[in-house]
Amino acid sequence: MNSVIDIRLPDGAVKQMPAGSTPFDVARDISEGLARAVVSASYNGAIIETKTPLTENGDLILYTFNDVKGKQAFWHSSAHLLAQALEQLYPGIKLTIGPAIDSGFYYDVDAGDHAITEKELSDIEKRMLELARGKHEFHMRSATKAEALAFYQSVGNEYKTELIESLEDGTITFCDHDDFTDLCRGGHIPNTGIVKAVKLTNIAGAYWRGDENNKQLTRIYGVSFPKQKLLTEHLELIEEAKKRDHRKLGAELGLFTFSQKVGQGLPLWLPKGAALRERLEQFLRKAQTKAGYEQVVTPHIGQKELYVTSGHYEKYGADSFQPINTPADGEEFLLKPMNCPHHCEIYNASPWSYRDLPIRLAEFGTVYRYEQSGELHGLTRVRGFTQDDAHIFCTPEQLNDEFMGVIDLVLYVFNALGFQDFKTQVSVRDPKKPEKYIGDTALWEKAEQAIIAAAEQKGLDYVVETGEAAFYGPKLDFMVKDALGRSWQLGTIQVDYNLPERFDLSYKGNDNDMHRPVMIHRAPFGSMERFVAILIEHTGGNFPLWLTPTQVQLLCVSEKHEKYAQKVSKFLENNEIRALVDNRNETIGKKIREAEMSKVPFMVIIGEQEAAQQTVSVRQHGGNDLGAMPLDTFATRIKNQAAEEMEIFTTN
RNA sequence: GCCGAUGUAGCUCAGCUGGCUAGAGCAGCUGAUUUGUAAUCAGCAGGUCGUGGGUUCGAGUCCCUCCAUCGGCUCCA
Repeated sequence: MNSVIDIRLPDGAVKQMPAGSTPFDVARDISEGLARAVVSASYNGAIIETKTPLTENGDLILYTFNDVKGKQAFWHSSAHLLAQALEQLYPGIKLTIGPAIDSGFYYDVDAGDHAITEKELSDIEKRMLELARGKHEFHMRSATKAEALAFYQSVGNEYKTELIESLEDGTITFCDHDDFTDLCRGGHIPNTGIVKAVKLTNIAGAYWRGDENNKQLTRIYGVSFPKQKLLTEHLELIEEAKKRDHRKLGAELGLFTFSQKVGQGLPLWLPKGAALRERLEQFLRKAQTKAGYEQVVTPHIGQKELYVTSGHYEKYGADSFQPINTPADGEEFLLKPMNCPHHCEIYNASPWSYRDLPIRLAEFGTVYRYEQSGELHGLTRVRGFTQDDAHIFCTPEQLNDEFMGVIDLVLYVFNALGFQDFKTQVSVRDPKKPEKYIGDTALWEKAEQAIIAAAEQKGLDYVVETGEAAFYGPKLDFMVKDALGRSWQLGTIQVDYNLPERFDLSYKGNDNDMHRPVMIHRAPFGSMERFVAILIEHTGGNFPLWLTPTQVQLLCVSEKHEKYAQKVSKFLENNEIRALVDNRNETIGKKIREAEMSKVPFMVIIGEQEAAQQTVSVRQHGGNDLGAMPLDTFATRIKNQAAEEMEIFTTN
């Protein structure tokens, strides 16, 4: 073994250090400041502790709390502190797993008969901070499988023994700090003392191993920081994000509402929301017409038999809205949970030649799904919603081009509405659970390959998620986060070889034989409801000018100026600008305040001067005073701005 | 569906350990005012305290049921 090793840093610099030096030593060699800040490290790609001795040449990356990997180590270590505090405060509690997550950490515990409530969280926090102040170091220690099992059997923790059973002997490690020990893969901060601020955010039920047939454990979520100030900032950020919550803004801006009488998960669109939604539909309809889609319309119900054929009845029948009966004997209808079966029957209404394909049938189709009550969430998860649905029926040879065309359409929609920050996900079946899916394995393989190939070709930065496929086929999903960082599926594109089989779809090929078309299900928005929800959260209610309900609010200085205001209003209306007149007997200050709060992009002050000079004084949302200008100058300005925003998608 | 929490006027909230006719601001209505870039003034009206039961001399306050909402879990065609 060399006595001196070469340690290469990310910037390419190579440090020669005595063998056995630790990442911490390297950090100190660079600067004292870095040594204080370093919380984790990786060597040759593997996460190690900051005091793991380095014995051979390699690439070292040092992480501080500012790095994602640093935060992981920090929060993972904080989970150990949480577990330690819980063991002390609730003797006999059984620990299960406690990982770091994107925004903190959690620990799942079996608390026995005691239900831990939110009131107790502050006591747990206090204990964690007390323990942190002890500046206990984390020590990794290897154990044999037998030792590990024996340890957890002696304390009667069946969860940990179950975990250990699935591990290879020789790979099992524990981590000790203070009087606490836990089964652990590693990746800790140097000592508990750098955890200066802790907030346990909430408490929830979580099934052991994510399976609802298992026992429900208590999950405690938390977040921690090396400085109190960072925690304060973090909490302020969350408060800010809550102001963008679409449920709050939707009510404030008069877009939609819910009624207990109508039923949970059944949104009621108010005039402003309906108009906004209508504009989104027009926008997409236009793009789709250009892309060769044809609109169809189908009813909200269908015979039960239709869904027996499609396979949906068998899959979801028991957990859905139940069949609607009629006065006739044995007649049963279902509220449609999706539009594909109807579209298949439209396809089946005519014979097709390969020359006719692809056929692209689009519909803003309203569907109803009996989502679990605990799962409903504003407009993002509802029981009645409208999909911007379409089904493409094409030959197998056309599949790739069609799929790419749909990706283009989705990207274009996202781009037009400013969704730059999205993730793509290829959702494939879980081969271990064949009972969840219908159809031939070979066809599934084919469909999954087709999607991955298209994603590759389009250069999408996708992840593959196993077990996330629809029951009839794999999909490419476009995921976007809401204000609080929760991920939602918006756009989706699905390849389906199964429904064509079930509905016996066919076309005549150039060989004069009948062939099976391939089907693509796709929805760029996903649903109007969810899309509008996410759009609200992303814009904070400040919609693009072309989309916003009221573009201009005309504010009369006094009732004397109403006549001129009406004239202006008429002029704007003739220019297809959406304007409202506020002629109430209120002060101009109050009218401005209210227009500001309702997030109208342009306010126009109409008073003595404007009426005399036939001008308008324009104020933008946010307070920017554009001064007086002739009426047509203003109208042109609005039209240009709206057109500029539209430009993005007309020149696509 | 499961775990935890919440539910007082249209909205935001007050109402201590159970004790007279449940309060405030904003919104609404009426009147005064006719206003120049984020809240003019005054008056009025508005709640069987989510629902149904129970404990008590007495319940917004304590207990139970159900409903809805919030944060998670599971699910998501």
